[in-house]
Amino acid sequence: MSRHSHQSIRESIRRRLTSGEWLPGALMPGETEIAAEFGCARSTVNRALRGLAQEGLIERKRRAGTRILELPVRRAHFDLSLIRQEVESMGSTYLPQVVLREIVPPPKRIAERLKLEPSEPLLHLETVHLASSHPHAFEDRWVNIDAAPGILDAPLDKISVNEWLIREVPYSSGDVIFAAQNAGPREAKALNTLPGDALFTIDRATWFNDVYVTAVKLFYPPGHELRTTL
Amino acid sequence: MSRHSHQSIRESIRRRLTSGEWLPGALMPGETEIAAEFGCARSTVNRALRGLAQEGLIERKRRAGTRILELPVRRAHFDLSLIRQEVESMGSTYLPQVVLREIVPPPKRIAERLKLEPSEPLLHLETVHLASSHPHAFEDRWVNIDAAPGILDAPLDKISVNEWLIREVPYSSGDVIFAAQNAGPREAKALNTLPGDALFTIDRATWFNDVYVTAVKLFYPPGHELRTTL
DNA sequence: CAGTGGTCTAGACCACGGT
DNA sequence: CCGTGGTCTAGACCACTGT
Repeated sequence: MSRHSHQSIRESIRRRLTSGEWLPGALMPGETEIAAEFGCARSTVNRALRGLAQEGLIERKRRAGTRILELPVRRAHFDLSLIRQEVESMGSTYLPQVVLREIVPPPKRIAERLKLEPSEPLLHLETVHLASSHPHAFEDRWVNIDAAPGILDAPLDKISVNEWLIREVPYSSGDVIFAAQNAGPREAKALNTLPGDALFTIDRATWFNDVYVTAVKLFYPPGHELRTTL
Repeated sequence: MSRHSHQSIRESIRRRLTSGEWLPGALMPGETEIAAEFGCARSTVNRALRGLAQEGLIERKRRAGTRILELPVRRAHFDLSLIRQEVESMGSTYLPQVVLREIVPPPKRIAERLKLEPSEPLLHLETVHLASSHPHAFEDRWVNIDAAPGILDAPLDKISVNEWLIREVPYSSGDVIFAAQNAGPREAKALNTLPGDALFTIDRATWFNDVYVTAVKLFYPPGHELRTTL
């Protein structure tokens, strides 16, 4: 009767959902009622239900009550780790290899993505990320020098641009686009694969306080997988 | 001095992190101390900090205190919606078109993924998801009939297999793999594109109470993007 | 306008895990 | 051991929104 944790209540309620005791689309009892049933404080029930709502199983509205969702939302999530960590967690040795470094005005596509003037020169870097000497990913990056001044002096042969940026300009925001793309001659050469091969790509723009810092596109060789659990 | 919400406190602390007032790797003051500073209850601070921990900015341990993470973890998340919803949200008309339906023993690859005996026959479905008559995705699906008996009688020309399964076998677990793959002749024909084109793929296995229900691979035509925000 | 969830509080006990 | 976060409680007020 007594020791009821918000977790145990959450699981209890989840069971009622999965077992069909409470049906999709229906309204659940109010927090007060559930609290009385479990013999605990309302705030404990509140926390349990907040969790289930965040999971996408139920929907809560003031006055309207808590409703079981018709179609539970499946929310996939995963950590975007550093490529260095990605490589090292496979037990390989990481080495970023800068194959191009120039300061030039960006192509229109990049300028638009970073919402910058096309005329402003940016730092352009192409990097091959090696895992024990094998190409693990190819990176095409543009950096807004004004937003990260120290970048020009960074030891980019030892630490990747990304890691440097994260350390120096942490807590930025960003958007991410996953897609597939046929390898062009440039990517194929960098990844030691063939033009036309299907590459997995991650395209990312990052800003900090409304100032765009960097745009980066990562190309992964055929066979690369991004895994997660629901 | 008074009205302090857990959200406002969360933002205040986030600002201290981004502004460098509290440095990566350092230990933050305890909850009691922060509560005193803001003049609010400890539980309010607790909730704020719990949120920041979930975001991946800080790390909390009993006795050890709350530490600012060296490398903030960027966590991407997005909802895996139904293809029907995906299509309809673009303003197109959705139509699932079943192009193959058979009950056969699965290839080894599928049997392994579903942890089933290769000899057991499964329902195999190939579906082209049309968005206003244009192919939006191609789906290759295997269903464990034992785990979803009613599937054989479902009106799959009107409702997609996925939607049927979600309605009948809700709240299952699953894993997801994103990747890229060159189109084979079969996918190319279904998607009205060319063999060799880079396709974005989502490979998913789903189970319910340790029983594998379905394995599905979705192929998206060139240009398809999966977007999210950090 | 009334009922539901959202939130805050002050206080208490506990579990973990560094020292 | 003992300080820190983790959690629960009982009660209160509030904000939103369906009727």
